[in-house]
Amino acid sequence: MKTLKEYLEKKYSKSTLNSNLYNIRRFTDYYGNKAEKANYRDVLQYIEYLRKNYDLHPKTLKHCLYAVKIYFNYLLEIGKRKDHPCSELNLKDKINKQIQVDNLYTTETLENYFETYKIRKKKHLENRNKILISLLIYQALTVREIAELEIQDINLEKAEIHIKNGYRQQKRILPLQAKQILLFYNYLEKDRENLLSKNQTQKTENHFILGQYGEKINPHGISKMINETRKENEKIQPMKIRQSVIANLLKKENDTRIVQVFSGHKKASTTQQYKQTDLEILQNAVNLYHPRK
DNA sequence: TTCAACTGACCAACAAAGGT
DNA sequence: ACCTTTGTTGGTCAGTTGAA
Repeated sequence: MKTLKEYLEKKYSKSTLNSNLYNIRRFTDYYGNKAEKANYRDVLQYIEYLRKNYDLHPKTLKHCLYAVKIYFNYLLEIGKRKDHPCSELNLKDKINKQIQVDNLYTTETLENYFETYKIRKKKHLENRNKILISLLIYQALTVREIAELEIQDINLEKAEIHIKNGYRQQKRILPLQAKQILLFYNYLEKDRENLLSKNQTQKTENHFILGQYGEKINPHGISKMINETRKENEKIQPMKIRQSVIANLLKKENDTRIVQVFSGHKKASTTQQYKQTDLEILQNAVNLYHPRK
C-alpha cells in the first residue's frame, strides 16, 4: 500500500509537498486516529479550531483546508474511504487583496537609507552594498533579479539597466539614477575586479554583483548584507522596499500601465493592488499625524 | 586559535502569480 | 473566482574562509 508521502511525491513538487504534508499532519494531530473517519462536520470544526486558536491569514486557512482535501483524496485512492467528506467545502473568509500601503516606507526614508549607508568592517564591500540598496530603492528590483544581473545588462553610457524575465516579472529596461552611475562605475573598475581576483572556480565572471569571494550571490543573502549594521528593529526588508517604491510611484503617476511596466508585473491587477483610494490616503494621514505619536 | 562574515541547506509561514 | 504552485522571508544550524 502506498504511503501518504509516496502519494504526494508523485503529484507535487518538493515545496508543495512539504507545505501539504505539514498541513495534513496538523489535521491528523488534531483528530488523532479518528482523522480517517472524519465527516463534513468534523472538518468544519477543525477549521473553526484553527480560526480561533491561530491568527491565520485567510489564504493560509484555505491552504489548511486544501491539504485536508488532498488527504481524503489519498484515503479514497487507497480504498480506506468510499466518500470524500469535504470536496465541496469552500471557505468564504474575506481576503484583503490590498497590499498594506500605510506601513510602507516613504520616498524620503528610502533615500535616507541609501545616503547614510556605512559599512562597519570590510570597507571593500561598501560600494557593492550601496549598489544593492540603490537597486532596491530606485529600480525596485526583487532580490532574485539582483542576483541574476550580469555585466552586459548594465549600460552606463545610456544610463540603463536591463532586467531579464524573472520567474514572475516581465523583462524590462529601467533608467539609472545619476547618483548610481558613478557608484556603478567605481564598483566595476575597482571593487568588482578585486572580488573577482579571489574567485577560484571562475564560474561567475558575468554576474554583476559578487560575493566577497567573487562568487554569484545567493538572493537569500542580500537582506543580510544590507542589514549588517542595523539594529533588530531597524532592519529593512527588500520586498517591503519594492512594495513601497511601487506604491509611492503609483501616488505620483496616474497611468497604472507605466507603473506596471516599471515593476515588471505581468498583470495589471497586481499593480492595481498597490493603489490607495483617496479615503485611505486621508485615513493614513490622520494616523500619521495623530497626537499620540 | 578564535572570530566575523558569510554560504547553503532546511523549515514554517505567507504572498504573488499562473492556470482554468 | 477558484485551484495550484512556487518565491521570499526570517528563522536555525553546520560548515567555510580569511583576518586578527
